[in-house]
Amino acid sequence: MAGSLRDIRLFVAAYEERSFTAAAQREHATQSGVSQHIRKLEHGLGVNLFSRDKGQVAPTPAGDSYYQRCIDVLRAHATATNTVKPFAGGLDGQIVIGLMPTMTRCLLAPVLSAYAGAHPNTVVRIVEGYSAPLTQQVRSGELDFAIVPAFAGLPGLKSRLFLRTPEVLVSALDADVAHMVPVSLGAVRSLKLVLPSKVNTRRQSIETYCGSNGVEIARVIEMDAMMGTLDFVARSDWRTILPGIMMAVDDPRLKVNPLCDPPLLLDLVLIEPSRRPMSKAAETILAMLEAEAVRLNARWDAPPPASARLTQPPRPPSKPRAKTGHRS
Amino acid sequence: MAGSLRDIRLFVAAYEERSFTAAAQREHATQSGVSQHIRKLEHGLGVNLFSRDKGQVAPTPAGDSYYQRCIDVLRAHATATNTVKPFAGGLDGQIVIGLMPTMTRCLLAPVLSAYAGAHPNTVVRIVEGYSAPLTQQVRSGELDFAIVPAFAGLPGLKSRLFLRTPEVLVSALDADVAHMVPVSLGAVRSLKLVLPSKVNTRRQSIETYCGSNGVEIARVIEMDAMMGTLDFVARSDWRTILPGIMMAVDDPRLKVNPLCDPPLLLDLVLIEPSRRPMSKAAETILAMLEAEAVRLNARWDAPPPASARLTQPPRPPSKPRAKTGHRS
DNA sequence: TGAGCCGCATCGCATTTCTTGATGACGACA
DNA sequence: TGTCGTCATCAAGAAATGCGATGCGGCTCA
Repeated sequence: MAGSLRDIRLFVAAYEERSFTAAAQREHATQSGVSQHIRKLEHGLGVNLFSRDKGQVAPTPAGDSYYQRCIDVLRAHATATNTVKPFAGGLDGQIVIGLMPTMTRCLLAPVLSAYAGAHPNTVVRIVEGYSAPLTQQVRSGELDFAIVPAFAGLPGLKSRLFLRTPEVLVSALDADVAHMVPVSLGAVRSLKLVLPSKVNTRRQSIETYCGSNGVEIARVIEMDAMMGTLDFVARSDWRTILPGIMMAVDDPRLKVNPLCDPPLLLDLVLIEPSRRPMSKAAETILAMLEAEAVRLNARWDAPPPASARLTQPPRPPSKPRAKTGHRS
Repeated sequence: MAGSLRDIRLFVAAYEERSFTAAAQREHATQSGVSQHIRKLEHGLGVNLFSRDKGQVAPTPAGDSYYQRCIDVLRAHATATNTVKPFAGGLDGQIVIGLMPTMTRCLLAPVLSAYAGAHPNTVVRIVEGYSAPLTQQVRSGELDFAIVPAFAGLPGLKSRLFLRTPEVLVSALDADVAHMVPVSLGAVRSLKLVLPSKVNTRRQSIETYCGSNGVEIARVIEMDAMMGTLDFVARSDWRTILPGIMMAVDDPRLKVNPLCDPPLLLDLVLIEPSRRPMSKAAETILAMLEAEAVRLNARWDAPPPASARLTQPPRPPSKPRAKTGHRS
């Protein structure tokens, strides 16, 4: 096929300058080179592009037509080159992360947009799921890493503590507790709880906690749907117990109360395949996830200051308000 | 600047095949070559186009974007290449031809369209003018050749007979002569003639002819405008004398009669600069001009056959007719 | 788990292509 | 007529391209 980009550039220069010599200067080449390139082009196309009469080069009709199209080629090429510029400078590759719904509610969005902005050349894929399938997928290498509740280590997995977050009681707005004030579960009468099913690691901890601390559960509904659980709690007098990191951002429909006497803590661990080191990109987004998690989780570190209630009393009387920032 | 066309082709192949090896086969290259080209491309752009994890190549977001634009580049290039295909095979260059209005009326159009069709890569320029300036321009090399009335040769000009054509009397439709029938000028009473000015070579011949053959010219108007002359003759009882080759195609507004007793002949000569040979393209179009001239001029070779009047009696009564083909 | 396979990266070398400077032909200008 | 400017051509060196061989990592199958 006729015509490298260099040929075309030199031809365009010669066409515009109406002179091989001038074209050579413009393109930092020699007159000889221009002449040869154009001859090659003409030979390849089977058409003369210039008529070289009288010591002047004048484009032939073919040259005129070809020039128009060559402009298109060069513009397309420049466009192509520019297109990738925004991707330069950052990390690249493909990251597949497994997260539980717990993590995706508050943590994911800010981290994802920050990472995608800084490293646009990375393909980030989030797989939402519960601990068992996520663990399996990390083992098989489908996931670069996942964050799951702590569990006894498995062969092929490398794990470490990612975050320790308190479990919190979540109720509808009309519950008779103040938002963010620590509560003792044992003090709640006729406790109706929406809990994850028994396959969920946390269900075990919660039941153990209740048993050890004399908490009496009046009724239980099993639900493994996070969005559904929140919605149901918001519209009923049922409550649920969720990891604090998940409720780090207030939901205007819900009240949240850390458990006390004693607190119930959830350990989330990072798991990755032990056979290979994490990619730079995965390490980077993990660090960002961790930093954001710590930042959000700080809400639960201290007993709620007096300002907590003031900052975000979800609808103190009962009139609806415009939604404002819910950060602590 | 990053990216030769070969780079881009190999990248596109690799992108589409999702495999360097397959791309290499498709582009008749080796896997090694593909790998190197793409590395060069990535280095030049400063961006990774593929992530090479797990023995598979997967395009990065930058690769996706770049691919879209590369398609444009390749299509533009193919378009450019195709654009010049119709120009291939014929002659090229630039031809500048000087012709008198005499020649441009009937002769030029068919030759020009035939030549332009067969040799689209030639720039043909027609300069219309009278013999003196044309001759001058041939001498200076502005014109490749010109066709002018015969004259005494000039230094720097090479000339030869191009065509011998009879002069013909041209009258309006209501003149009392039959179209195409030879007439003797001496037999025309009160002859009112539109003639070219004295700078025109033909004026001399016509006056000599009239003097030698006892033709009495009642009145003369000088006009060097061919189109104007024809229009004026068509709308008046004035007549004119024109070269037969010019009237080889009938004008429905006019009657034409070759001069007889004796005929008046006009010799047209081809002139070209003597210092350099004519270009191939000029020779070609000249040959076509000559062939067409001979063909058209054949109308005057024989006395008008009986069919002549039948073939084209310009408006026998006086009702206007739809314009039809006027060839003899 | 280990052998074999497949895919990409890298290396050194052969080849092609590109580039250059010198030279020649042609026309323009004075 | 000689000088200048332009393009074409040539030969030689420089640069790139392309290729086969080899290495590395992951996958698959026994």
